[in-house]
Order: sequence, then C-alpha cells, then structure tokens
Amino acid sequence: MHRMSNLFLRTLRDDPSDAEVPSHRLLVRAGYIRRSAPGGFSWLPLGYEVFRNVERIVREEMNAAGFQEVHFPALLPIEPYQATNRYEEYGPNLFRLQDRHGADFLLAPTHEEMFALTVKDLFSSYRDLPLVIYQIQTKFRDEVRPRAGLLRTREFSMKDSYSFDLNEAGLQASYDAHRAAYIKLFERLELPCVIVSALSGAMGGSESEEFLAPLPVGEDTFIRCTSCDFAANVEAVHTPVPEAQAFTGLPVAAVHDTPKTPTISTLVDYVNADSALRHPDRDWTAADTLKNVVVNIKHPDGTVEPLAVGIEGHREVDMKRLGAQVEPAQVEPFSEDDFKKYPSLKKGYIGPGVLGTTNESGIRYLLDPRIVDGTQWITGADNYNQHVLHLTAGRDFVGDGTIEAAEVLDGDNCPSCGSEVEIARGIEIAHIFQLGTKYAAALDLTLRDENDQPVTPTMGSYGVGVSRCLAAIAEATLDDSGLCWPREVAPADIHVIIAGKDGSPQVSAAEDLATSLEVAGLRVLLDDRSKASLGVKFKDAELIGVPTIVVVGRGIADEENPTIEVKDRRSGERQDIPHDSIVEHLVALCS
RNA sequence: CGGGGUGUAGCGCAGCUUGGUUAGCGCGCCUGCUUUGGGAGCAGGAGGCCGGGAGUUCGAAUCUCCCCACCCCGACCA
Repeated sequence: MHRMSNLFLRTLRDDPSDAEVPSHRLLVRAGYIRRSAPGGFSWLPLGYEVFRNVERIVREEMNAAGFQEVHFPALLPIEPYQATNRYEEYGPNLFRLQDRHGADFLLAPTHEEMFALTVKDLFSSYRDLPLVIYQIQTKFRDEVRPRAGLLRTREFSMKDSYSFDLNEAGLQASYDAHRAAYIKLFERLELPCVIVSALSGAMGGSESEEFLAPLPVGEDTFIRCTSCDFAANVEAVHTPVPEAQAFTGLPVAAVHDTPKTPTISTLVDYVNADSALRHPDRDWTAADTLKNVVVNIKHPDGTVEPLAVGIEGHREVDMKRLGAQVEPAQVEPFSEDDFKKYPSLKKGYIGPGVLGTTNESGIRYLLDPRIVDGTQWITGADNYNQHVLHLTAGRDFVGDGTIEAAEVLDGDNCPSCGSEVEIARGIEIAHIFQLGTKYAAALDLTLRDENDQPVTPTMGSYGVGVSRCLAAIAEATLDDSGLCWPREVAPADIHVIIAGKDGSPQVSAAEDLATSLEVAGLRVLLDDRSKASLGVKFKDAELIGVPTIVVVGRGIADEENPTIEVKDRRSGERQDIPHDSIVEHLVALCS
C-alpha cells in the first residue's frame, strides 16, 4: 500500500514550463517522472509502478506467444557491429565510448548482432529452429533532439525480439506471430493503433510494418485510405503510376520569355496573365509545372553527390521521404557555392534540358513516378527569365530513373484501391522487420540442414517501445483533470481518500477499508494526509489518475445506512455504496 | 546543424524598454492557532552567485560581447 502521507511524491499545481506535450506535462505534474539528464528521465514511485506494469504486460504477452526471454548487456564491443557495417551506418546516433585500455565500445541501440552471435554459439542444427528470443532492455541512441518527455529520449526501454528461421515461409510465420501478439498486446494496453507499411531503413531487410498510435503529438506522418484498409507511413508510400499517354497530337514544346518568374507561384500567375500563353480552356495551376529541386547526397564514406529531383510544381520535396530513399546517405541542401560549381544551373529556371547524367550538368536526375511518358509540363528553360511549355516526358526529356520524394497530400490516390487518402499523425510504438540473412550472413551464422549442408538462417526483428508505450497510453487516455490510466497499468486499483480530520471515524474506516482491500488482492493508494485539504486531495486524485477513487467521508457517519462513495475517474460517475458491501463491490469492479 | 523562444527561491511568474533603496508576487515549505465535501484563514518565518564568463559604468537582474542549458519547428527512430 502506498500512503500519500509518506510517499516520495510531489504534485505540482502549475504545468512545468519546459513541458509542452500533455503526457509530459501531466507525468511531471503528477509526480511520476523527473527529467534528470538531457533526454533522460528518472522514475518516481508512481511512475515506476506504471512502468513495471507495462513491462509486465509486454512480458506476459510475449511469453504467451511462446517467445523466450533472455537478457544482454547494453555495453558492447564494436566488432560485431563492424561486421554488419552498422557501426558506420548507424552514424552519429550511436553512443560510442572507450574503456581504460582504449578499446572501443558502444551502448547498444538494438541487438541483432548479439542475438545472432549467441544463436551461433548455442545452435548447430536446423532442427533447433524455429526460435524466437526476446529481451526487455535499456537502449541508447544519441538522438539529435530528445523531445516530448518520454516520447523521444536518449535512453529508453525497449522490448526487442529476434526470430530465426530456415526459410521464407518460416520467417513469415514468425513475423505473423509477432504481428498477432502485438495486436493482442496493444488491445490489452488499451492503446489504439494503426498498422502501416514502412521502410526498414538502417535495419536492412525487406518487409516492415509499424504500429502507430494515432495521436496528434506523434512524430510519424502516415496516410490511410478513406475507403479501403490501406495504411502506410508516408516514407513507404508508393505513388500509383498513371498510364503513359501517346505523343500523337500533343503540342510541340516551345520556349517563352517569362520574366521575373523564379518561383512556381510567380510562374503560374505569369502564364495565366499572358494572352499568348494562356491555357485555352482553364487556368494553369502549379500542378501543370514541373519543379526541379537540386540537393546534395552525402554518403557514409563522406563523398557528396548532387541529385536533381523532378516533381509536380504544387508539391514540395518531402525530406523524410527523400531521406528514406537515399538511406544510409544523408540529404543536404544545395548551397549558393554549389550553384557556382554548376554554371548550367540557372536558379529558379532549372529544367530537364541540363539535368541528367548525359546532359550538360551531368547531375543525376530522378523523376516523380507521376511524370510518365506523354505528360506535358511547364518547366524551366535553363535560361534566366525563360520557361518552356508543353515539354513532354519521354518525347522531349527523360530522367535517369524515378524516386518517391514528393510530399503526399490529403486526397492523393490510394495505391491500393485508387480512392482518396487522408493524412494523420501517430506515435510509433512498435516496428516489425523481416531482416533476411543480412545479419546471419555477415556474422557467419550457419546451421547444418537435413543434408548436412550449411544453411544461413533468415532473421526477423521486432521492437516495442516500452517507456514510449507508457507515454502513449497517458496521451491517449488523459483528460482536462489529469491522467486516466487503464486499470492494468495504473499505479493502483483504488485511490482511497480520507475525508475527515484526525481522530474522526472516517480515518479508522478508511484505514480498515484499505487493509481489507489489500487482503482481497487489490492495490491501494491511500490519501491519509491530515494537513492536506479535501480539495487538494480530490485534485491530486484526479491528476494521478487511478481508475477508481473511493471517498470515505460523511456518508460513513450515517448510523442507519453508512455508505462510502465510489467514483469512476474516467466517467466521473459517483455511487454511494453501503459500507458492509464496499469491499466486494470494489473487488468486482477490479476483476 | 538551421530557424524561433526562454533562463530570476522547490514550482509558476513579474521586474529589464528608460541602470540607482534591502530583487518582488502567487503556490509550496517551517512554527503556532483556527478550519475540513472541491486547490482553507490568520499571524510569524526560512529560502536567491537574477544560467556562466568578460566588458561598459561611480553603480548592472537591467546595457554590450562571448559561452552554456532548456523548450518549440525542420532532417532520425521504439
């Protein structure tokens, strides 16, 4: 039993000034966590109760799925990560350090290498597979910008599992088992989630899906179809490719003077205002223009290569999408100095005429998939103050390939069914990957197959952000008064408030009740503070967010029909329950 | 790393523009009395390197420069 009179807790009346997102504000205000380091939080007693509850539920669901728990160090030598090339690919996000002898270590961001090596250590036969092992462990990532309290920290708790199978079918089965286990897990945590297809990024591998809790504070942007069940992270959206058009009858491309039109909007205004250039039937729009954006691609080895991207003029380049396409290279802006190195690039008037590896600039030129043969564009003529109209893809220009780098807009066509998609934000609470043989091969993990031949197992990896889930649950359930936990993760089942002064019958009745509830197996938080006013106790109870609040007050003094008030935190409904049936009433509530 | 913002008591803030008493308010904290169904009242009290450093000045929380930290927005990820 936690007693408020001596609990290591301080609730705050005001929002902390350094907290912006609601879960962060309330977790600090209600005394669950404190910031103790840049991107690092300490758990206070109530917070640690909730954390352990979430962790326990994750563990129970993993065990129920037949996965086995292990535990690895976070402090690891770098060699296994060098073998898979992740030491380099992970880049500055990896915490690197040295021991007293100068040997290099890292703080693990995930553990694929170590799990593969341990399987190599223990297993030799195909008959040992399939295998799924997992751990719940502290991970370290040197995030550029920790933010939003527990949602993005540099040290965080993650459940990571790894599957080992002999073939694709086995991997698919392990993947599906995790997918199903996660769906159950998040139902139990009362955490709404959307499963979206995703890119595997630095992890490598093929198939990958994210579980997003659809909440506005989420950092991930995803799209979902308004009519079918398609959903995808914007990074993973494949643009539906329109049909190519025949060239016959299409107007000839022609260069026109378009003075002072370095931006799409000035260009559109100009061509609509010029009687010779106007569209015969309608106004030109930004979607009629072809925008060519040049960026630098910085490869992990330090080399920098320019890249031109051609997209519809009404869209921006989505840096997340572009970055995901060039992973592990990084996207950097194309500077004024860079423009000087390529005099053929006329800023504001860049067109396909100079772009592409075989044209004057020699810059690789990748097109949005919508720019198919036969589409006609208004685009830069590679001279200042000139644009070209009716420039036709496939006839007048070609790219070096296509790229998914244009921003996705509300109302774009669904890649699956063609109707409209909508854009939403979500918190990434889990991510599942089919890795294939990348790790096993790099680390020489082989088993003997039924013909005594070496076989490289295929792996999957599956992560759940445990501490992040806690924040997401808080975010999904909180209200204007405070936190509002689902019972299973709440720091207690019952929050008992004593509404009476020292020595009053309320005190002894509440003490007896708390003890009886504990004996009955319920977890109790007892507000036995004598100096706190009742108003403070009510406010604190709502802030702390235990699902059931019990007030032992004036009702107990009714000699004929003594009652105790039971209040549901979420609905606010109150009920007076007869004193002699209160324990069984509450036990029933909590089961 | 770029852009924006904020650093004053445990927490939330004012003061800074226009330099000048002993740096102020609310909450919290300590002592005493009263109070107890929605953040109590009265009385008394403690608590500050005004983020750090350098400068300007007779004098700096206030003006100048440099640094640091934190928050928000952009490029990473559970």
